Amino acid sequence: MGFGFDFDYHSEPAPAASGRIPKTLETARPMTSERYDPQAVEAKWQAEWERRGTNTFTEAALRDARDPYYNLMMFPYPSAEGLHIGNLYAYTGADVNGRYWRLMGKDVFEPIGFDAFGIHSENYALKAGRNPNELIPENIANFTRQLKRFGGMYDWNHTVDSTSPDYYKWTQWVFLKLLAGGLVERRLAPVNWCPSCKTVLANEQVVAGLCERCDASVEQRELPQWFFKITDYAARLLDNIDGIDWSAVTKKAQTNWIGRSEGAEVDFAVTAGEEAGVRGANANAPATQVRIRVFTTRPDTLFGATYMVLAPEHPLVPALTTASQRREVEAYRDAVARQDVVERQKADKAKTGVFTGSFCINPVNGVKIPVWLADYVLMDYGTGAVMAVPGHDVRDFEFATAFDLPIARVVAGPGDDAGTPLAEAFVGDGALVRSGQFDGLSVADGKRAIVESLAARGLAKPRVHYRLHDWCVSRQRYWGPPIPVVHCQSCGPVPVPEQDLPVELPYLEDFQPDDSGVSPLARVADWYRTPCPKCGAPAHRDTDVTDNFLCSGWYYLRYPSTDRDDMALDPQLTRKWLPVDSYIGGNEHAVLHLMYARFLTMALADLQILDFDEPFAKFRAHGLLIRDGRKISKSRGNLILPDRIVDEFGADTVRLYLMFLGPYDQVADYQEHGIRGPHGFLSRLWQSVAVAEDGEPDAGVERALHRTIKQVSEQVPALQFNTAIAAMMEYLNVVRAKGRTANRAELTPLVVMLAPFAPHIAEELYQRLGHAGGLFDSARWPACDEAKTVEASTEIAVQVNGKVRARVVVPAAADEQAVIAAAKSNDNVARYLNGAQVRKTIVVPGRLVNMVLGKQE
RNA sequence: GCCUGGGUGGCGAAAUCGGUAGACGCGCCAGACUCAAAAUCUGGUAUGGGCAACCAUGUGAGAGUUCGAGUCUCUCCCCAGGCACCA
Repeated sequence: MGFGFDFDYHSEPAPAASGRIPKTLETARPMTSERYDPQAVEAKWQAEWERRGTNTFTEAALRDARDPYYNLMMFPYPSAEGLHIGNLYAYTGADVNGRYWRLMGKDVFEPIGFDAFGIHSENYALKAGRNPNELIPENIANFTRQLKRFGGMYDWNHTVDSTSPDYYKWTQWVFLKLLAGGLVERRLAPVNWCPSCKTVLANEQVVAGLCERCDASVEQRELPQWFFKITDYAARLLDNIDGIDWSAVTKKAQTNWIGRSEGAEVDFAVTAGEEAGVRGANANAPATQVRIRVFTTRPDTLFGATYMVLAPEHPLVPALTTASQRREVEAYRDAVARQDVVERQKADKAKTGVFTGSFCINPVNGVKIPVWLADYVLMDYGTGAVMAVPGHDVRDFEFATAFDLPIARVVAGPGDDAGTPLAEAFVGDGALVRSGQFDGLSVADGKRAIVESLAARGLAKPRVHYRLHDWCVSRQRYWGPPIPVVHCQSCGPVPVPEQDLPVELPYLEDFQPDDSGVSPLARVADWYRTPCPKCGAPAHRDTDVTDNFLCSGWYYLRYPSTDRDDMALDPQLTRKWLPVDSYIGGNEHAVLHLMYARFLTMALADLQILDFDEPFAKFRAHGLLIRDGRKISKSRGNLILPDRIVDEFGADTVRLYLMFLGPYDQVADYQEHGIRGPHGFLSRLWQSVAVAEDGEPDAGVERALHRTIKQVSEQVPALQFNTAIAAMMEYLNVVRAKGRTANRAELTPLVVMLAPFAPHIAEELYQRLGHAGGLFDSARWPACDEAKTVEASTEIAVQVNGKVRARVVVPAAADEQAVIAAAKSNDNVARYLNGAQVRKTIVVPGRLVNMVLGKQE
């Protein structure tokens, strides 16, 4: 899947970097013999951290941690191009958070890994003419080098590679646990088939009828597939959202995706043997035992149901179709079946449909209504049948207009009555009309009353439906974990016993998918054929691999347990470290990855494997990084190569710059010339430290320091990095004001607060300021002394009639009268007050005085 | 169409509860240093007027509430992202 990933592969080689690269920056003419050399500082401290084990846990340390903080970021898809600047943006923010909590005294576990299976990798390998078995390890090596160079606080002792048998063994184990728990089923189902990728796609991977990978039109095919029954968890996935600390946007996206609709199912009895599509014929035909069940969110409009519509695939259609309508109905069903998903899902296309020849009885009023088919009714939602209320539903109105079906008003909006004509569907609130005993009720009351009355006759019941669909995990491809199931003629599908895991992915020279509908794995005879684990008879393996979202759906559970090769999840470590304290990633994964991860955690909790059911206590989405107002991508030629900018400026400057761009949770515009700001800041800080003296902090500087500590301490854990950095810059400006020489006590807290953003230079400066032991090993986040933030005097604005006319400085402790007196004594203010009467005076302490004058003519 | 965000100088952006709009940084202008340039340092920089003190205007548009609105209310426009025939 490729977390935080943004390349597209359908593009030409990267153009040469654009012309606006700043010339190599010389550092300041040294005021001391040594100037800031980022490359030397960074190499030194990366080696030092590794030597000391500063960022890594031993297994024992993981077990013994006193104050665990699990700081997670979405693991990357290791592309051949290397780390994307968007990855760095995401990871730096997450790393700043981790380093901050470490300085706050937490035991911070910050692992990283690689999400390297999947169609994405496979397609790239196919295009590049490489075998993923060789390509991926190269990519991972390159990513590892880049990530280390960027100075993230990663625990390289606890990393995962989803393509390693050590990992996917346990991915298969998760599959088997869910299978044993009854949460997986194999069924023949219409699936989205991408004719270009030659594979089945999950509903989520079909974007507006197109394959999300290659934009080909998706077709329908019937194949036996493995499904995870995520819909069983729809209600819980929805209800739990209230209790988790996630970005509001992400919660909303999940809520919409689950798509809860409250309504009722209502049964309509079919009338006996109609012949010929003469509408309204044989009005006295008796009801039969056959009933059509519909789902509606508007039972209040039942009296306005003037016809019924079934999905073309509805199983009752053959039985309902009368002889004279048969040809027309079959032609319509064929046409719909041939239609690709793009066509079918176009919301704005004209309504089509056909009459079955049958009628059914509206249970509220006994009126006989015709039964139609139309492709705007979907078989996989609700009951696949709807009662059509053209007066109060936009789609039904369109359909009724197109086919000249009756339209009735049963809700009167404000100013309407039962007779007000309908020029379009009225979907607003109002009072029920032409609804018999229910006339006059509001929409909400009408819903309740009508369902109750029908329920009493056994014809309706309240019901909730969800838009969420089951998760199809089968992929007819090569590059993924094989599904650990053996198919036996007599025993059927048999799970591979746990002790036989992993089912290794065989090395395939030619892994090109074909259009046989089965995976290339079927071509490996000695892998394909295997005895049935149950009866020993000759059998064969399932040739599909699992969806990459399964690999990424549980990796965060594995990190603490990577030292265990005998079990997926060490119970003690899992209890200690999970759920994740902080998860930071792109909101493009708001729906798929995060939903699947939540589902898997819930399922494993129900299977007694986990004792919590939400994996991420806190999730924050970072914004998208763009450049010059456009998305960064290879095809647009506005790629930023991390290696180049790190060579040029050093990791610290780039980190600081990325975090300074703008609010971390919003779209950020990368404009490379701006990098001079953070670079200059670090250089000036370096100089200040180089010449710093001992001594007591100046009172004014100390006040500025404590105000800065206060602000930065609030903003860093809130991920408000840009303003936190601005505050530190402002403080350094105070320290350096007018050629002033700083003293060490003024600089040490600044260096510590800067450390999460620019860890290497911070370590170096901390040492140069005379502190032993290493910043991240021994320093603590500075504490703010509120008393020291108080100013002796403040500048307040003086307004006359709400317009600022002067600014006056008053003692901070001045009372209202003193402030007003000071305000009035200002010459400019006096000009406005001259002769006029002050009608009202408003004093906002520490801010302003507003004097409102009497009316002037 | 619906749901989220967002719209503030030349640019990236700041602005607790409604209380000095534009912090911080880039860029630009001027000066210092330099033979010169780069780098660095100092000062200036919303727009219009004025030598200046100041004055007027100004947070997508329009109205409203208020002593006071970037912030609250209403109507509307635009941009980005997500969902989209879900009954």
